[in-house]
Amino acid sequence: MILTLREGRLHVLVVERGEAPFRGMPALPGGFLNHDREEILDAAHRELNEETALASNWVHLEQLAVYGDSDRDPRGRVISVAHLAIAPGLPDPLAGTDATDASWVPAEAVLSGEVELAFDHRRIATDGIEHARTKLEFSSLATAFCEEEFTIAELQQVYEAVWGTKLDTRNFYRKVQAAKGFIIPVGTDRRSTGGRPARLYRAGPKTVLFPPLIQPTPSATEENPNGEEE
Amino acid sequence: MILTLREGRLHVLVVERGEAPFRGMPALPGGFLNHDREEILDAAHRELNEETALASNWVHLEQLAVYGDSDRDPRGRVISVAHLAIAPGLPDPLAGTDATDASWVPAEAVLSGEVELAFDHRRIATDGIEHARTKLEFSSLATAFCEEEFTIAELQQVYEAVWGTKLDTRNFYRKVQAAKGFIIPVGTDRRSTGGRPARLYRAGPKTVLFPPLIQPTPSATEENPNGEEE
DNA sequence: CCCCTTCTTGTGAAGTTGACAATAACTGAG
DNA sequence: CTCAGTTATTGTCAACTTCACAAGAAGGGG
Repeated sequence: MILTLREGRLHVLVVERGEAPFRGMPALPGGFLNHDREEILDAAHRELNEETALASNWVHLEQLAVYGDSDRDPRGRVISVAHLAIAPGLPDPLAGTDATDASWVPAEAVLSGEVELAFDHRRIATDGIEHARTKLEFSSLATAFCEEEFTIAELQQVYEAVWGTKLDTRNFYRKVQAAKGFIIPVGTDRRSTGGRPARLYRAGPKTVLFPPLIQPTPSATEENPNGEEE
Repeated sequence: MILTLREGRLHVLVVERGEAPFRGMPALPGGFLNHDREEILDAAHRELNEETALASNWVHLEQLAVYGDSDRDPRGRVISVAHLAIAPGLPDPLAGTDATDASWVPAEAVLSGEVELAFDHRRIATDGIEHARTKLEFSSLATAFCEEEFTIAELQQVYEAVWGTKLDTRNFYRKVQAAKGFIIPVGTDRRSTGGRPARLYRAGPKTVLFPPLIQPTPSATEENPNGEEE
């Protein structure tokens, strides 16, 4: 599953299936091992490249889980190793790719079921998005959604888009800078669209965030309605 | 990989290989799908039962990751779906099991390389133990190491054994009880070995812990040696 | 020069964590 | 019954962290 940020919202790449089963229905991009010697991670990189023509050394790519239910593909037993790829915002046309019938759909549309996916791909997408949401808290994964150089405001937009929440700007600045090794200042500024120039940062060496950036709990106010205690 | 607690320490179940390759060397228990229709999770349960004769509805069992490097098995391409099983302390002899050549080895011995495992099983074991350590922080996984009814002191021993640290008893009591839905009191006590009876608890409905129980950082004191600041 | 836009920063109150030791409840021996 | 031994359980204060909250800084354009 390939995730990116477009217009401040989380999007998933889907391809329209050209063959049965589920012909014409959107599905997560994927494919089979080319030969017996192909490494699984290499195959994931290859598929990623075929779908997005992305310089694959730039994108984050990790293994998610295995989906192997015997009835998940009507053609027979297919065991899929789901991977999660994350890339900075990509252009809409996806020009020059094999799959011209590929498109970005908002993550919300997949989660809500508004867009139906082939096979058990909705389940996979749900798991993957949940994985990304959780991992934003404890890892530097958010930088994978950004270009090489980014501003703190952009990084905040990543968190807000993936979590679907609004964050306090001042506290966000303090926290990301407190997590040493998360982001490191480049030194130069970026001329913005008519405002104060923003400092640029690059992803730091640390992949685990400490202290973590905890997702605000929507149930914080309704947590203890009438103060029940032992 | 099957983990348990024995004598207050984390142990891994290994079986001595009866055939080449790696004949006579310890390996993680495992096997192949029986037939084309067998579900992966069912197969994991089956293997677990064959090795430990455990009532498999009692043990925690979850998927870990896929290991599919083309050269990880000299016989040819083998793709393994690693699973993590966790059970309360089991008797030593492992009587009545298929694998009479099975034994518990301390996790430390595997991590340090003191005990060498066949294939890439040391890598798998390392990943699995690390997974368990992390998951103790944010989930109720620790209760899987305990019997149905357990005391807070026993639960603390789980954390200390898996993390390899000592924890403050009073703070531990406060934290586990603050995480609503983690453990729920049974009401009865257990007559202990000559001390004050301990209250018994069962695992609560919540699987995610909030607030989490953070692993103490050994580097807390040496974090900022000479206070370097911007 | 002024207004607009965007980025950046500080403070005080409230809550949380971590270090620390005394007491409660039972068992078994005398 | 009493006492010693053993294990389980609980409270407090200081240090730290988090949250809520608004004003100023730096550039662009008219």
